[in-house]
Amino acid sequence: MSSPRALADLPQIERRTLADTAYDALCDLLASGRLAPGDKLSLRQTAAALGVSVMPVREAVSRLASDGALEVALNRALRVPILSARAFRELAETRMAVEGMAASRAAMRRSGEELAAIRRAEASFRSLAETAQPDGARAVALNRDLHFAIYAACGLQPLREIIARLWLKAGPVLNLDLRAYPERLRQGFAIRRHAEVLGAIEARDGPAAEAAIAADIGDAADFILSRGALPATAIP
Amino acid sequence: MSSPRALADLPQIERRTLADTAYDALCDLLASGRLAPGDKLSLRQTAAALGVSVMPVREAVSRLASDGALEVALNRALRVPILSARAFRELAETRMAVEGMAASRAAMRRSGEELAAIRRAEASFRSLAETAQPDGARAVALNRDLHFAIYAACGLQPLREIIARLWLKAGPVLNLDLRAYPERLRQGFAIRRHAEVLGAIEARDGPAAEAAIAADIGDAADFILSRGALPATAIP
DNA sequence: CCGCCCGAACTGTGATCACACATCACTAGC
DNA sequence: GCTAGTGATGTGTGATCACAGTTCGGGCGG
Repeated sequence: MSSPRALADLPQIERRTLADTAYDALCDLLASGRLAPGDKLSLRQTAAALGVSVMPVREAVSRLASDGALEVALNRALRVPILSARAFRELAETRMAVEGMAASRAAMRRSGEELAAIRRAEASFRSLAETAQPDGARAVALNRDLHFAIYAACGLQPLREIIARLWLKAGPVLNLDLRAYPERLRQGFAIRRHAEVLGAIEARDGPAAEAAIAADIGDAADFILSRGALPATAIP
Repeated sequence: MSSPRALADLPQIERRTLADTAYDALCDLLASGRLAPGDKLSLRQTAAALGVSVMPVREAVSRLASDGALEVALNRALRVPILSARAFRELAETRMAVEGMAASRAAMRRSGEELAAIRRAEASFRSLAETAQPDGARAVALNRDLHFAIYAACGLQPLREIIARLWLKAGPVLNLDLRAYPERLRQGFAIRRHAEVLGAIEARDGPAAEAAIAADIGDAADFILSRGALPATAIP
């Protein structure tokens, strides 16, 4: 059973279903804040936009609905959930707990390469945030890159998946805001927290990393909540 | 625009799609351990078993696959994932961290009714586990009831959803074991941990509750791992 | 001029069909 | 006797159609 050596060099053909691609596309829209809370979607419209039939979109949407990143109202309308202030607070608290734990583990067990990747991500975000007119979309993406560079070092893949799901739920309300008002970055809250996290990870100080990440999340959540744009009660 | 008062007393008609029902049915099979790791499913067969078309089953399966509770192999075969020892360990560690945190919060903020519910669930499990020939299926169900009675008191709904997903992934390997060898209960490990948790929650001692839940999870995981039935590397 | 009603357009849901692919049993060939 | 090719069967995936329910706007009646 010998085969030509050239066969071993062939790259594996990537096998992705259209539903997977549609899921990724919608995830990207949600995570980047290009879909705002309350935005309505239509299976047929998004299918047309993606150039496929409704079937793959149905599957993608049903997954996202299962994640709580989309919701199908009783009206059979499909929309990005409008979190109540209470739900948003619970989500933020959960993120502080879960992501804080991931950061703590990352600080204690990060490798040299992982630390280097975190350093690069932090520097990229900082250099952008310090410009006079930060680009909101890029800020969102770089902030995401930094956080996930940290969580990548936590050593627990299930934990990373959980965090990714939490970001899908929080993404629209958080990132829509950051996208719309990138000048808030100039206040320097995020930069300070990120520096604290980086320092803690360099020093392998788990509790400090946990506190800094929790503070980063808490700062942003408090800002959103203080603006009072979130409804007190859930919209039916 | 007045309406007879009797209308207000009508219970809302529950609007569930067939896909939701199919999802719940499959969840139940997974959580109770009636589906074992490696078991293969077929859309058409399960659809026939549920008396519906393949469409609702497709949606349910795609959600479960997104949760990692099922997987579609490259062969286009649908099966319950066979966790590698490493993946199982990471899952158990994640559960210890997440569920421990939930138990800690539950201990500190539980209400009187929540404590009563936890007491009842603990008593039910204990009385079953102390019988000479414990019923495996009932043990699985009561253990689940107890854990979720605790997590219900944590005050964070997103956290409860996360835990439910983790149980879907761990359910088949854990509960298949408990179902098959219920006499292990007689060793009393679970009973002891549960008593510790209950005591900690009564005393509003968060750290103790966290430690007891983590130990409960760790005990079971160590037992499974020590048996060595899990493959060292993932099956493709 | 305001309120109500009805119909057209659109929504998600479910069923059914078509297709490419994987698997297995089997046979022909070396 | 063993391997490689070949067909039948069953798989998930995707497209298309049918339908109940909703939404929204135009027009009738007040």
